[in-house]
Amino acid sequence: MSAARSGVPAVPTLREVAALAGVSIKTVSRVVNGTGDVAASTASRVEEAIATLGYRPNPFARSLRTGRDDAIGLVVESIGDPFFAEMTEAVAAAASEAGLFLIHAGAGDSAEEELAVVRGLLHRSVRGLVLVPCLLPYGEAGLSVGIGGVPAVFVDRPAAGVRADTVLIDNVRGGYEATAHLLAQGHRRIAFIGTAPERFTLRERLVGYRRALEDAGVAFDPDLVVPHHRTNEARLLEAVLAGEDPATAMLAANAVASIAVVRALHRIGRSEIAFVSFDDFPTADALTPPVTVARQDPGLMGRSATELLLRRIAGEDFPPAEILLPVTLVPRGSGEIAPTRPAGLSACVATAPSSRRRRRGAPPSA
Amino acid sequence: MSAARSGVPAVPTLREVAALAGVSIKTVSRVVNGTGDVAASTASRVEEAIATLGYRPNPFARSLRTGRDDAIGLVVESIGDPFFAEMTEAVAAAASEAGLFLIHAGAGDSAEEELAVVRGLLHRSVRGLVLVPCLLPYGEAGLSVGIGGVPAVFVDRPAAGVRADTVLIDNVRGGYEATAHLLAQGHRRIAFIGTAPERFTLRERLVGYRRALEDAGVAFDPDLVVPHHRTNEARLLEAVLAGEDPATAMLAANAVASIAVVRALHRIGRSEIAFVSFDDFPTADALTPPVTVARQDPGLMGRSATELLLRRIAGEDFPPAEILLPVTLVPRGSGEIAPTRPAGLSACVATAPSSRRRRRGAPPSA
DNA sequence: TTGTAGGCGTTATCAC
DNA sequence: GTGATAACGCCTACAA
Repeated sequence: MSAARSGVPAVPTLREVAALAGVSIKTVSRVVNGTGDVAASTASRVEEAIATLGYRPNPFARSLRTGRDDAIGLVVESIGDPFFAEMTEAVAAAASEAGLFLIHAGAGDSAEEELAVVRGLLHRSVRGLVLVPCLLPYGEAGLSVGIGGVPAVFVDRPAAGVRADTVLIDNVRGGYEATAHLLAQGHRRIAFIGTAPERFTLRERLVGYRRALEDAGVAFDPDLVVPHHRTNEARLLEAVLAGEDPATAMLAANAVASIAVVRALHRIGRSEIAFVSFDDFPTADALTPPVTVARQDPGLMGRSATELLLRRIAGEDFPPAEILLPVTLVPRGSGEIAPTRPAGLSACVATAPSSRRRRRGAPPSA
Repeated sequence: MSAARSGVPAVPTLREVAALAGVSIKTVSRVVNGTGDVAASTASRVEEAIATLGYRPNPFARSLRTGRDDAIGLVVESIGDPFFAEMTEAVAAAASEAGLFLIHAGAGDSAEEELAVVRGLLHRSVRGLVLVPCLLPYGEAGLSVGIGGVPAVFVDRPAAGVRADTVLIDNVRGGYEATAHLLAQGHRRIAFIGTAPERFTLRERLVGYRRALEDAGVAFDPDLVVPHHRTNEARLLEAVLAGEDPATAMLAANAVASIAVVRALHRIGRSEIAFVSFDDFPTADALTPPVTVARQDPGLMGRSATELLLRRIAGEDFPPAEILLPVTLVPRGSGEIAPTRPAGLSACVATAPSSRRRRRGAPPSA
């Protein structure tokens, strides 16, 4: 380790460039930053010196002086998740195109960790942040991000109490349409399979699900809402498929849950159960039957977020944007299976006191 | 934008801490860095001042002085690829645990871009690099990474001409075992479906495939090796399934190719074709039939690489490590399908002059 | 159009 | 054990 990098020529500084070009440090600085007026002849001489020496400005000296870093920060819950991976790729591409480094961090396992991570990024004077709020209540963290602070865009989930740009997908509408699609096939007993119910996206999708049921005059049955964790995978669907009024269709609230449902259905050999997945996944169209999905576009999400962020960084001023990305229903087969038994009893026991019983068709605005 | 961050208290500096504690800045520096001897009483007074002021060292000033950054760089081909996403997550976790930021960059679309990215990272004085070499011939880039330069670990593919730690998976053995597995079911016509053949991992897997064939006395038929690109997906398997001696089994050389094969087989309804996938993917066990895979562990790869890197960063000196991670064959059904027709003619036309015709069983050491 | 002086917040060198 | 003081490389005044 000791003599490492001994033969490597030391990186040149402004001073050396200036000496070689026969000008002052400041002139070189002007040329490098394109600021102020420099005579064309001087400039070209400086350019030449820069080229021969291979000069590159020292980022730390610059950051120390200017108080900012040519980087943006990205905080994501879990980058291993294919959804966030694709989003991250889009952010990385946009950042690199803008000449900014991307400093990337996981949100950790607690609000404290998440706060520490964001603080760390801010302390490094990143130009902006792309944040997927996870455990941290940003509104109460006193972080000075967003409008009036360090540019920040919240992605996938909103951050209550913070004025900042937000990029979400239309979870309510997606949940509504997926459910309406199954209702249209004649299903009345539709199970909602999801992971942790405390998560924003899931709650919203559940809202859409309930609205669709209500609009169709189908009673909401809490027994049909099944959380999914690693621990209950083995008998995930047991409850909803048992009893005298079993589910005839499934709506899985995200890719992880979908894959669990696919596995479960496959294991028990119930390919006649209708199924819609919220979120597409690689082999969805190669399964038997191919899986109908409500598709979001994580890449678009990342691009939209970074675009907003770059505009903020450039100094543009506009009211907090709230971009709502569409969810597209892609029928592939599994969602177009009709119920095996006639609609059943439950359709008659409609939701009790509800005057607004519009027909499905015009989904509510989320 | 103008009055942004006006109400925010300025970040405290060493000087202010020193003033509050009634000591010199150097003493505070000593306490912060745990360097040199400081009297316990002074130290505690300084600690207190640090706490009340919420002091944190300015990373740029520090980096300017020390010439290094508390960060590692990660260059990956495509972070959207689930394989690299999982790897990245492991690297990110390890980095964060070590108190290092992770600066993340895509390799871009050309050797020049890749070089620029790595240079950029080096210029930022990262402590180390995790690199998935892509288009850049590192050996000829004159980069001073690895032993004797900036600590670097190459992952997934080796970098010719560079002395550095490397973490690979045993592609040859994996290809061998996957092929041998199909041979053991009686298959003699096994197609090898892969993406770009210029890629290291693919070449190696192909080597394993050929060795397995050779050891089984089965002639290698170049017509059974099919590249896969986006453009030929529609009729990916046409050629190998046509003719009078069609393939009865498939080996897909990576997850992307596997998914294409799954789709293709599904589309043409040939579920009786045996199939092994190099690389696992989320729904592999939920397909019909469930897909037998040769599984690698991207998380382990990331962890191993970062562990090596951190040891280098800590100053440990040891000869370049070459870690070869295992590939595990996971039989699930698709790979255990026997050929529908008897082994066929081709088995007789064995590889011409090959004295070493060992039986399959003991795979070659990669 | 160009140059000089000073300081950004740290760490390193030396005295005390 | 502790403290002045000089860098690190750059940018922002201001002066010429």
